[in-house]
Amino acid sequence: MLESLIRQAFKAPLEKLGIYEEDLAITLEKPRDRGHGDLSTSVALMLAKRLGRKPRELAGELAAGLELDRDLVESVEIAGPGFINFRFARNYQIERMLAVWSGDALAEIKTGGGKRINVEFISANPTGPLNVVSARAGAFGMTLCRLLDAVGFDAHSEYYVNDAGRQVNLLGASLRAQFLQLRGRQVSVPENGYEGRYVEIMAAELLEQDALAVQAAAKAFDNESFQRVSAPSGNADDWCALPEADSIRSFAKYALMKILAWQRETCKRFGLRFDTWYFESELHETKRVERTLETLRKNDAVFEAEGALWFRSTAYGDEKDRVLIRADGQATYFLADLAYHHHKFQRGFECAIDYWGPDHHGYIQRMQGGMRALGVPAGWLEVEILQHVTFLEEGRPINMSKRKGQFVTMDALIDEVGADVAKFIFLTRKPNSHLEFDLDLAKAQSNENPVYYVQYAHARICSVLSKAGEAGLVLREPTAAALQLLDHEAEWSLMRELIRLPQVIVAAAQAREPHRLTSYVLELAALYHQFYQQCKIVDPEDQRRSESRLMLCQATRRVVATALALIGVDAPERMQEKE
RNA sequence: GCGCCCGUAGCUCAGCUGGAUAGAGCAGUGGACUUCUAAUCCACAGGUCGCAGGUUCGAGUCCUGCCGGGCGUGCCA
Repeated sequence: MLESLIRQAFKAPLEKLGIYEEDLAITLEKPRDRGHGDLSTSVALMLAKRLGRKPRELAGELAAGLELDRDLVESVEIAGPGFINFRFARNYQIERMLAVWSGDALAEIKTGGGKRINVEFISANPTGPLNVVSARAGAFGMTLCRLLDAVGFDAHSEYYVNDAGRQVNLLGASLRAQFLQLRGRQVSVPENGYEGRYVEIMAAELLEQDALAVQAAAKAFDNESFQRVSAPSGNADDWCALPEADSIRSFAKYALMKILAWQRETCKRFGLRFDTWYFESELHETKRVERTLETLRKNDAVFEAEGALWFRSTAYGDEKDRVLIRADGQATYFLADLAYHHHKFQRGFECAIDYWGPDHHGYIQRMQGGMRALGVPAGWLEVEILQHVTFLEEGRPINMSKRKGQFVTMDALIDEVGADVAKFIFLTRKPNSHLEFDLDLAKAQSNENPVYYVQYAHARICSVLSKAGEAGLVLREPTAAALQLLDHEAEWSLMRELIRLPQVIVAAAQAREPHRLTSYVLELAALYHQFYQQCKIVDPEDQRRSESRLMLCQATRRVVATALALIGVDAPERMQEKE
């Protein structure tokens, strides 16, 4: 890379001044203002004080001592208080663009060495359909996985299913009550039970199903190898005849199966694919919970008090100690979560990234404390908090509560605005800031919708390319000789943006900020639209110029498509008719 | 009370890890289709980056303290 060449070039002049140090950071950045070149460094400013010299003077001396290939760097200038600005030679930019085109530039950034990284997201309780909050997590998690893969890691997407807790039982009891009501019995839904429409739907469905139908449903479900999930034998009326606890368990088992099937189907519709669905019940059955507890004990991180067993999380910066085993002998969710992440670590991941909802941020301290107590290196577990999404309809926020069944489901969101629009809008904001999602705006297929802006750029290119064919022009693979003919500012602005793709991917992956991709592709689309406006691409009168411009179009198309693929959004060849 | 997140144009938000004159979109005003898709483009207007200190050659960005908003703070899940 040119950056490292420039850094190396500083060695000679710095040594001459007797201030060369091995670990001296020579920061190079892309100036905001084009007038300041393509790369800029402030080393002179930083060193000036230490040396007691005037920054500009020092910058001049450093710049004079730089030996750089004119074919790569066109000019070196001193500017402002003492910046040294570099302007790339056109040949260098062309070379980079060809590398992007050929894929070499994307191969260069695969530096992860195939190390496995676990990315856990959504992990919603299996007690109802997925809601829109999960959609935001899905967009981030899946895109981060693709970004990590793009930089050479082996990302592993994972969904944790809390199937062992009290909530699933409560769901079973709620379903049972609804079913019995339909059978004309006077049974009330338990306190804090689930009352959403989806429970009614399940109950109504059970009314019609005999034992064979139940098994058939289970079989269909098992097709996709969820070995831990199966249907209870018999049908709903048989389950009602069982003692209450067993009866509830049967309904719960059935409900779990149904809901997971919905959740999985919804994820699929949203383009989410999970390598692993990890079931909490497995942790208990394989005694991992006990073993994790043993490790904590061995590491002297637990103590007994008030009849319960506690984790000494205050020793790890938490504000108070936390219960692991309640006085009634039950393990807390915290302990199960520790066991789960302990196992994640043991499974050999380089690091683990979790996306959590905003209501869990108070949980980070104790979780990371727990991991350290288990001997996991600090920083191994990274937690990204996704802030709330407020959905607006007719300018008013929609309130959401899962228990009452009043919430916008992820399916409804996909139905109304489409998966692509939803994903893109989620990824226009950074994860830890609140997001206001205007449903009417997203639905309106208008120019206010950023997704169409980008997709339109792609469709426009496709259209131009096909028009070129009709005009008798030939689409050729980009070559340096042809690209050298480009001389319009709009063409070079576009090219400069095109060659940024690899570094944007690297930065987005490293910072765990997938939203940088949407910013990038929006900017790229804007530059293409400007180029289109200012430059006549298909011009039979000037074939050579047309061919060069068509190469730029092809490269832009490829980069837009690559960026959209990372975001998980379709790159259409033509836009659908506007209504 | 304590902890976390947020506060940037009328509205919704970027701001590339501390750089030079703070940027988009929408809304507003005015322009550009006999032309490769006008779902586009151009121009104008819009700012005390919540407030006050501090660190630094340099702060929207880092630190401290206030103010305002959101969330959390269970032997709940």
